[in-house]
Amino acid sequence: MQRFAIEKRRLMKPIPEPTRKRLIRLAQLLSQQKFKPLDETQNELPKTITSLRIQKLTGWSNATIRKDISYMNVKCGASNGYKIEELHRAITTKLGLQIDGDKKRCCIVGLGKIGQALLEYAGFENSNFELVAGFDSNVNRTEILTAPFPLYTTSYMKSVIKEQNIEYAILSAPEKEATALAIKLSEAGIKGIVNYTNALISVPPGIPVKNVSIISALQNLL
Amino acid sequence: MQRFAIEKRRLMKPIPEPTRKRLIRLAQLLSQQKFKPLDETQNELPKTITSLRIQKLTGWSNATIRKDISYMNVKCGASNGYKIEELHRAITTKLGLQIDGDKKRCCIVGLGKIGQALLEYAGFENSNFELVAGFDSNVNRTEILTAPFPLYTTSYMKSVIKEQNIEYAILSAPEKEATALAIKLSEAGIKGIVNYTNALISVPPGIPVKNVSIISALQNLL
DNA sequence: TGGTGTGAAATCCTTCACAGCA
DNA sequence: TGCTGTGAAGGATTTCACACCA
Repeated sequence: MQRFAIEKRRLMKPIPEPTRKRLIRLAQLLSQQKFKPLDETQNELPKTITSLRIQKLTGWSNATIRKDISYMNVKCGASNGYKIEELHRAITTKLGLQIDGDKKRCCIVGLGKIGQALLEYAGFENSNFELVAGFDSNVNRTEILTAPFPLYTTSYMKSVIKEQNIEYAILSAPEKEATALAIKLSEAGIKGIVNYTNALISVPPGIPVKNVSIISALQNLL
Repeated sequence: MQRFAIEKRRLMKPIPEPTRKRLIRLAQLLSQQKFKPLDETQNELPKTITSLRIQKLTGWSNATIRKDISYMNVKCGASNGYKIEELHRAITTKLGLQIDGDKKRCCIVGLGKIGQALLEYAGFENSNFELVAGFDSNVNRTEILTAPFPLYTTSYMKSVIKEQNIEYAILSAPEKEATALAIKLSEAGIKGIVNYTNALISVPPGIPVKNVSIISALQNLL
């Protein structure tokens, strides 16, 4: 009774943002770990991993790591560390990162140099996202460029996003157009934007934006 | 006496990480603001900006914004908001983001699709960084590609980085090579890495890494 | 013994609330 | 009056410390 209530409360407790971010990267690390022997002398793939080893690989403190993992409520057996497979699966399912199952539909907005490079980016294969459309204000580009999915001029953006249930956008347009396009995207009902431009874009509250321009990334290193 | 000690303590107090990140983006916003009229009906460029307007543009609470700015110890006159020019200059100098003066020297490691797109990225012009070298393990690429700076094979990486005082690296190599290259970079004395690959790279503690792969950016939006 | 799981303490960050200034 | 600047309160996250388990 009492026990159940406590258990439930713990399950309900939302995962803190910093913890979520670390878990996402941890999942990435675990999937790499499956293919990498512990050291050169040893060819066996490790089946388990300890919080201390994760600390060594990531720099996060082992206490933080254990607490993070505790949110997944998996009991991965003490003293031998966590079972890699099991932990990986627990994180990906809890956080909705499964590679199989429904992929989140994304579009690229802006097909300049960087946008073009992303058109063929192979990394999507092993992810829970897929590219389904590209947009550019320049008709030449949308006609000349080829991609495994259709390209449209930006005037079609709103309708295509709505009709095709596109949820996320990657913004790689020129800085001057960035905010205007971001607003258009938000009006189309997009759920989040990855901003490759160096512009600070203003969108209605509630739509998350991740800024990943080189320059801001470099500045954050300083 | 007493006053001075307190003042000094406040000056010494280090800027919190979240505050630094916001200030960096705020600087970006301010430089945009210089070129953008407040609204369409008005052609005058605004000379000042209030914390409330910044809140509207960024989504950060005005209290947070004021506290952030307080770390810059500029007194920008009450009641009319902050003087844009002055605030912008204060942030860029305090945080070492000045466009003039010595630029931080950067290199690109990995000249695939994305690396190539970055070779000609114009955004560096208005930043405190400059690209001075590119590396790839493939000799064909380093020979065929053209860039405004020299391209080398990765075997020269260590020596070139040391001799040319390169401080930051942009890693855009294939995932499998990512960690090995990152370690090489750290051995060469690099001060920070912007990681465009989806791999989680492990570097010695003390070398900051910013992960900006599309996939991890998208995952963080979920 | 070597590791996890977790309340409690400590630290860090944000928000509140209001004095003070133009 | 409208807005800044800032101690103090409140909230969130990290770290500590130790019971517990294989």
